[in-house]
Amino acid sequence: MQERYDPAAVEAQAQLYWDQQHSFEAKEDDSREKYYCLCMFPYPSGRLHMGHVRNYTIGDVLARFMRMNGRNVLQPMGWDAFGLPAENAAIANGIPPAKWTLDNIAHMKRQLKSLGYGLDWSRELTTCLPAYYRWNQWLFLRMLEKGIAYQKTGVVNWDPEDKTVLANEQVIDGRGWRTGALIEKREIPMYYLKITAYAQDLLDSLQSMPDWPERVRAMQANWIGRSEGLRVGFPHAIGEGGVLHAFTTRADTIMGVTFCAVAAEHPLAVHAANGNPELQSFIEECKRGPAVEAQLATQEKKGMPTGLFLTHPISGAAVPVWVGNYVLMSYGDGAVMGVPAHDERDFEFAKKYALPILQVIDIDGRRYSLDAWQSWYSEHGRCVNSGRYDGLEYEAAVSAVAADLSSKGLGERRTTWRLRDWGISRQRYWGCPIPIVHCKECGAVPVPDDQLPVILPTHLVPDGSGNPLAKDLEFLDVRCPKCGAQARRETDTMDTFVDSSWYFLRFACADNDQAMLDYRVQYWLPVDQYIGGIEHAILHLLYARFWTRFMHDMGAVPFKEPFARLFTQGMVLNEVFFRKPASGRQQYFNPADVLVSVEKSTQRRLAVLRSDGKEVESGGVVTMSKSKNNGVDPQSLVDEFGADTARLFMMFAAPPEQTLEWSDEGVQGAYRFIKRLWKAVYEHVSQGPAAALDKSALTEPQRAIRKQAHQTLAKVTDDLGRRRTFNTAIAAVMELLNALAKFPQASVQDRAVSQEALATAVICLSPIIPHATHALWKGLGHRTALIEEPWPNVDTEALQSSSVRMVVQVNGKLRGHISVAVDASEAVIHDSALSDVNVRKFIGSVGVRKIIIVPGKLVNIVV
RNA sequence: GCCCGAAUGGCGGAACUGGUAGACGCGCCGGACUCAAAAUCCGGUGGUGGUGACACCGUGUGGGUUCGAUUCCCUCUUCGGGCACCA
Repeated sequence: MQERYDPAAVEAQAQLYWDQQHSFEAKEDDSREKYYCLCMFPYPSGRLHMGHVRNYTIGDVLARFMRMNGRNVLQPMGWDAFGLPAENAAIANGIPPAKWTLDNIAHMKRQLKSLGYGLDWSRELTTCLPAYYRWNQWLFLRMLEKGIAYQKTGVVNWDPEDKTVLANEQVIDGRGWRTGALIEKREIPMYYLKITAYAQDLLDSLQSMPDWPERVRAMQANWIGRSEGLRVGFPHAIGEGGVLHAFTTRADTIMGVTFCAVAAEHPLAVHAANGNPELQSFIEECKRGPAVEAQLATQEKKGMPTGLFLTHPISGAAVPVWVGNYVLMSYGDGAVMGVPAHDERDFEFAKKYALPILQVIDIDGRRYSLDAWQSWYSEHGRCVNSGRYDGLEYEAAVSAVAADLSSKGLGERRTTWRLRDWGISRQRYWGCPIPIVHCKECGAVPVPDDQLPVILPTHLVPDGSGNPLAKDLEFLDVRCPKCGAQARRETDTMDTFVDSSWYFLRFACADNDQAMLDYRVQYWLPVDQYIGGIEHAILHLLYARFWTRFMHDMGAVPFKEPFARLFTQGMVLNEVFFRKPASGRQQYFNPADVLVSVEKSTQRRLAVLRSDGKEVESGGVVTMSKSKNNGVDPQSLVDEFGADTARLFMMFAAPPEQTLEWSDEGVQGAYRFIKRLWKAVYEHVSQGPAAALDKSALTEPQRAIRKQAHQTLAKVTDDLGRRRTFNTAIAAVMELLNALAKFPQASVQDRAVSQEALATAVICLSPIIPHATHALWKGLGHRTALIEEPWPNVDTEALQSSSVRMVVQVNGKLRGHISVAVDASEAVIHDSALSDVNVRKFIGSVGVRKIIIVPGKLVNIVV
C-alpha cells in the first residue's frame, strides 16, 4: 500500500469501484429485509451547503451501517426543483428558471458524487419535469373528485407597483422587496386541500409513533391544536337580527363577558362600517396589517367600537361589539367573547379602552387587583359574581353553562382546530400547473386524465411583473374540455410542498411512465429512516402525512404513516453580516469576507468588510441560507482535504441532532486523524503479514488492547445503531488508536492483536469515511471489498475482567478509589473502602451513618 | 406574542438509566526532529491556594428534591428553530 495518504486518489478509486459494481443500485428482493433510508431532497439552489453535507452524511452513515448489518438498503436522491429562487435568479440574470434549475442540478449531482454518498442514482427524480409533476395533477383531480380539493377565496400580498403577488418572504416591513411599495392584502380565488378532514387522525396517530422525536410530535400536536369548548351565541337585532357566534374554552367565565371583539373581515364589522368612515378606515388599516402570524401577534392591540350591541345569552345584558386587530377571521367564527378579568389579551385591551373588568373566577380567595395582570387570573378556579354558577368548579361550571345555553339554542359543545386547510394556489410561473380550464359557460373544468400532463412551458423568463404564464397565449388558449368553446387555462401553479408530499413514494418506481405508483411501493415503503432538518418539523412532515392518508383512503398505499422513524438534524448556523443603506434593500456579506476583531479598550466587537475596511453590522447567528449570504461552501473542504475529512469533521463536530454553530477550526484535526490511521496501518503492514491470533496465549497488555478494541466495537455499534451519536463513536475509535500507538509491536502476538484492533478501527469508521477505509481494508490484506463486509460481532470473552475499580465518596464527594474483585461481597467492599487513608481522614471520628453501594461503580459513605 | 429546543474550560463537545464533571478533538504552552520552517512525534493544559500530597470552587440565574444533581422539579435570563406564500 501507499505510504502517503492521498485523498484524491483514494477517493477516486473507491468511487470507481462502487460505480463499476453498481453497489448502491437497490433491487427488490422478498427474501431480504429492506431498509429504506431517505434524506430530505434538496432544493437545487446552485451548490451544496453545509446543511446538505450534514444531512446526507448522517443518512449515508446509517445506510452503510445497515447495509453491513445485512439489510437490503435503498438510499435514493432527487430534486425539489420548483420554487421561488429560480424565478428570482431569472429576474436577476434573465435566464429561464428551467435552465438555471437544471444547470444547478447537474452541478450539485457532481458534488454529491464527489462526497461518496451511497445513492441509487437510477431512481433519481426531478419535480420540475412532467414525468414527475403529471402525477401531482392526476392526484389533484382525484382530490377534486373526493371533495378534498376545493375552491375558496384566500388572502395574498399584493404589490401595487409591480402588479404581482408576493411571498411573505418578499415582504419586508410591509413593503415589496423590489419596489418598496406598500403591500396590500387582496382576496382572490384559490384551491385548498382539506387537511382539516384528517385533523383528528393526524393528531391521534402521533401517539403511536415512538420512533419520531418527542419534540416533533409535540410541535405537530400543538400545530393541529385541538381544543374543546363551547360555541356561544350572542343574539342581536342588528340588520335583520341574528346571532353572533364566538368559540370559547372558558365558558365558566361567561358572566365576566364585558364586550365582544370581531375580526375586521367579520360581517358585523362590515355592517357597522357602512356610513361610519372612521370605522371604515380602521378596518382598512387592519386589512393592510401583517399577514404573518408572528407579526400579527406582536403588533399593538388596537380596537374600535362598532356602536353595535349584542345580548348576553345568560344575563341578557347589552354587550358592546368591537373590532379588534388581533382577532383572526380564520380561527373559530372570527369573533371572541371578551372576558378581560381572566384573559391576558382581553385584560390589556380592556385597560387600554377603559372597558369594564369583572372578576368571575376566584382561586383560594386571592385578592384580584385591576392594577396589573397576574398569571393566576387565567387559571381554573371557582365561579364568583356569576349568579347561579357561583361556587362551581371549572368542569361543573362549563357543563352548567353548556346545558343552559343549549336549552336556549344559544350554545353547543364544539371542537375547534388551530389547523387550517392548505391553500396550494400560487400566482407564480415556476411550479406545477393546476389542471383546470376556465370556461365562460362551464366554469372551472378539470382537465381530463387523458389530456394530462398540463405541460409548463420552459422558455419563459419572469421579470417581476406578475406571472408570465398569464401573458403566454400558447399556454392560455385552450378549448373547454366539456363544451369545446374557447376557454382559458388556469395560470396558478401548485405550492412546492405538494411536490415534496409524495416524492418518497415515487422513488420506489420512478421509472414507471404508466402509473403514479406500482407494486414496488409495497416492498420499499414506508420509509424506515427519514432524515432532515428540524425546520421541517411541522409543515412538510404534516403535509406528507396528510397526503399519504389521502392515498391510503383511495387504496393507493397500504399504510397511513409514510415515515416509520424520523431523525431531525440540527441546523448549521453562521453569523450574518449586513449593511442597511438609507434606501433600498439590506445587503448581506459572506462571513468569509468579513474580518471580526475585538477592540481591547472597550471590549467592543468590530466587524469590517475585508474589501473596503468599513464596518458591517452583525445580525446574530442564524441558519446558513442563500438569502442571508452566510453559507460556507463545503466544496472548499472537499477540494483541500477530501470528502472523507469533510464527512468526518461534520460528524465529529457535534451530535447530529444538535444545532451546529459553524467554525472550521478542527478540520485539520479530522484530516490529521485520518492520516494517523493511515500511517498506523501502513507501518503495521509494512512489517509483513501478521500471524493468526491465539486468544489463549495473550499477555496482560495484549488482553487489555483486545478488550479495548472490542469495547470500541460495542460502543460504535451502539452509537451508530441506537444512539445516533456519531461524534462519540468517532471519539471512541480515536481513543483506540491512541492506545494502539503506545502498544509495542515486539512479539508475534503483539502484531496479531494489532491486526485485529486496526481492522476493528477501520470497520468502525467505514460508514463515516468509506473511501480511506476501503483502501485501508485492502492494505490490511483483505481480498474482498470492505463494502461487502458484514458488521462484526463483539467477542464478549474479550470484555471479561476479574477486578473492578470503584469510586469511594464521603458525603457524595470523591475521596478515593478502590480495586476489588468483580464478585466481591458487600462486606469486602466496605472494608476496602473504609481502609483508604484519605477516606478515613474525611470520616474522622464521626460515626458512619450509612453506606451506599452502586455495584461495580461506587461506594458512598454518609457520615 | 405563541409552540418546540438549547446553555458545561479559551473553542467544538463528553458524561447513555440520578453516581468519578471536562472523554475525544481544536487552540495554547513546553520539548524532540530540522540550518530554518512545515509536517510529524512526546509532555502539559477548568479556576484559586499550595514546593507537594492535596484542598476549596466550578456545568447560564435563583430556589427545591436527594446520601449524591450537568442529569429530576419550579423560577428567571439569553440564544436557536417554527408560526401556514423561503424551502
